Amino acid sequence: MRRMTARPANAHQARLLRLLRDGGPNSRAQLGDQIDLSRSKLAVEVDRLLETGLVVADGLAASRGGRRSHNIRLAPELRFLGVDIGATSVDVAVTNAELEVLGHINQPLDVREGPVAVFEQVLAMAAKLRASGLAEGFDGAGIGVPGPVRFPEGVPVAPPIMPGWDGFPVREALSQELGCPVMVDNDVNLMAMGEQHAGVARSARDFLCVKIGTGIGCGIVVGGEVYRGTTGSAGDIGHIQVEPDGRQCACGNKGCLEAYFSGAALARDAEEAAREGRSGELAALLEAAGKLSAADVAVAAAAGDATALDLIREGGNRTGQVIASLVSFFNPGLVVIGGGVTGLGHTLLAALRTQVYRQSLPLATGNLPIVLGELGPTAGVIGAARLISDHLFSPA
Amino acid sequence: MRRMTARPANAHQARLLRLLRDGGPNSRAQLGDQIDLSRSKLAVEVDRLLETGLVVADGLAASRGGRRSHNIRLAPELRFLGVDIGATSVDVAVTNAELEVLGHINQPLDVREGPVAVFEQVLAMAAKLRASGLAEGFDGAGIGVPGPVRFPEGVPVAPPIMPGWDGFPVREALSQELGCPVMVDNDVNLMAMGEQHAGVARSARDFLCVKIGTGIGCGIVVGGEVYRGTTGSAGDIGHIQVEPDGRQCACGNKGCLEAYFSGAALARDAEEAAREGRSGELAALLEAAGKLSAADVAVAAAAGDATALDLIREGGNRTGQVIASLVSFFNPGLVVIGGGVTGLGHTLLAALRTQVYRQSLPLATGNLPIVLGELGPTAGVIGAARLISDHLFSPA
DNA sequence: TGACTTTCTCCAGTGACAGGACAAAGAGTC
DNA sequence: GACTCTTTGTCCTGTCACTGGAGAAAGTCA
Repeated sequence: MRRMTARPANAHQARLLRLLRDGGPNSRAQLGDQIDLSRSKLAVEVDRLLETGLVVADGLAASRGGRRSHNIRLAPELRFLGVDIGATSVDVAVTNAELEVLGHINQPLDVREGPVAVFEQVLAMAAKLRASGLAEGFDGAGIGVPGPVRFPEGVPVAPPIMPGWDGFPVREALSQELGCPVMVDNDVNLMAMGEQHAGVARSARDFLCVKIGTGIGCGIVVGGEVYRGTTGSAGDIGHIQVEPDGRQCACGNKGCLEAYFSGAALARDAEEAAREGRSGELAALLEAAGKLSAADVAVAAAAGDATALDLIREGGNRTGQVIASLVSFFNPGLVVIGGGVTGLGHTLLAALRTQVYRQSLPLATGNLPIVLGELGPTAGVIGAARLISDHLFSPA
Repeated sequence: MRRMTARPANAHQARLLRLLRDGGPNSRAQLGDQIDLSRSKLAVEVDRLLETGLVVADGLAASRGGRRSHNIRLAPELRFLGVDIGATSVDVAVTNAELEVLGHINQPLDVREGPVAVFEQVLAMAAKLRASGLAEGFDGAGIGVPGPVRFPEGVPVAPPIMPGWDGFPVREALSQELGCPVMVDNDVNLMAMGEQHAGVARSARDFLCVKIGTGIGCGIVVGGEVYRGTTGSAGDIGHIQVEPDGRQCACGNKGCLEAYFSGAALARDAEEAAREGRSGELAALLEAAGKLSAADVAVAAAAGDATALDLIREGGNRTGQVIASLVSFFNPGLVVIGGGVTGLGHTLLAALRTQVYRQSLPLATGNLPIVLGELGPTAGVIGAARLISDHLFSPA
């Protein structure tokens, strides 16, 4: 099957492609309402896009009281691959050009095994999706990795939890393997893009997206665009110090937020509580599985276990304190909470809100929603697909 | 005298005006090298600007081996007024269109007297500058106020240290009084713009500008543009909590950074140390003046007073802790320290650097300069002039 | 059936712009 | 001083992007 070869020839065409991606099929007239172009010029550009095969005209829409319009839509055979590599699992999904998820696989994985082993697994998952008939090939792929990325080159730099990846040319390597354009970004940034595209942050221009998984990170969106910082490490809030001379953190410093709260820290604290006999629920779960995870704490909390609730509340308070600082500094219009730990739900959210609303200035918090992400594990893969589509739907 | 009436008619003209503002007089050929336009089109736009009077051609430049070029420059009679209202003093300056300071006055002032009294004083200072022959009138004015501003309207909102200003239509009122366009912004943002235009941040795209004066604030520059946040309170780091259940702050909360370090806090702590007999230097200064200021602490520290040095170091550590968090979060390319307290110089800077370099991730601090601003009190007024010139040098 | 609406296409006119030819004005060279 | 070369600025023409209007196509509604 022929893959997407053409790229938009100018800014108008790029704009049209994005309108069709975000708004679905549209008539020429409807497109004309959303773009600052005369109908004649618009018709010319649409025709050119039709020639390239990037968009197709399929059928007539119902009349709205006059001549029926032609439906213009992005080529239905276009396929993007979205990959979200976490510390302990990986999500791979196929989307169409409108970024609708057509198929989604999740598998456990240890990112510390290094890029070669991980990509072998990712490629096998992609092949599986292809074999299931969802795609005959990919027109582009977005990859999220759990660490800082030198964005233009698509190369991880000094990632604390995946040391073997430092400097590995992810973009180049995967582009070669997949035979299509690839873009690489931090997983947290992709989650932010996902929630912005199809989740709770749809109308937000300036917002923060706090992802609490194995570690803690924060996606920063300024004026609708992800902000990555000077060296690509913006949003790395897991190693902000919350306790001078506090607990030892894996990064080498002491008192980092992640040493107190994160999926890993919560599991560790829960196991300790279970072993010390402070929680029957947790002890039973530990007995059954041999180890505990953040999800187990959520189960115990849902069953009303006081120790589990305390652990969540305490972690939420610590994290809320940091978020309160960031809210004062950044004055966002929205804070989204996501990641694996969102299973902890409203106990966590309540603790976060209490801290933020109490500590930040009223002007910054007065109209500030703090909400859970609504896409769950698909946020990352949708964000990944959006990343590559933003790239492909730009003037060549 | 006729004031600037024309505005650039299109983006090209705006671009040219900014090139002339930032790069000084230039020939058509030199302008052509900096702008993506053909010589013919460029000549047309320059001619139109000459017609409006916004730029003038005065004399021929020396030959560089061929035909001598005409010097094109911004109209030399253009004048901007830059006003930087602080908590305890105000700076007023006149600049030309290239934002060179032609005259600068500083006077003590109590911002709590309210907008009417303050503007009476500011207008008198502006009149004084005009009377001295530096300007016959103003083509625009930029105003900085020590609190959050709803930027598009130019109205302070809920400013903690200047309660009487809440909702006062600063932009409209001053525009009427001065008879020229006015833009209003937070004083910290103006300092950042000043240092970016003519100071240490000239080549920086993403940087932070921490101003430690009566309070503490932080200017945020993203991609060369000041980021103001959703409600205009971005950068308000003075009320980040650094000590749970700590010292009472004027804002009502406890443990805010400003309760531990700022011009006001430092003066208070110094007086306490003097009264308790912990410092001979400070006691002598208190005896002489009846009260102490941050400048007195700087004097004592310069004389080697251990208590003064301790106060500075302790405050620097607290502030450095907060800056370290912001560096992790924002990953800036540069941190500028400014404001009245910069008189404390390298003792302060050393404490800040220690905290930041110790607490933030190497990737974020590896190549991060932390430096004092180089414009001192003129940063604010230059930033103010730049604010209004950015506005006026935009397509109408 | 006629009036009206909506959508799409076609065409001519306008204006922005590039690029080349050319003029002006200097420096350097023999 | 004549000549060449360089730099700067001006003029002109052709091309292309774009707008706006006329009109055709295809529908609804009374």
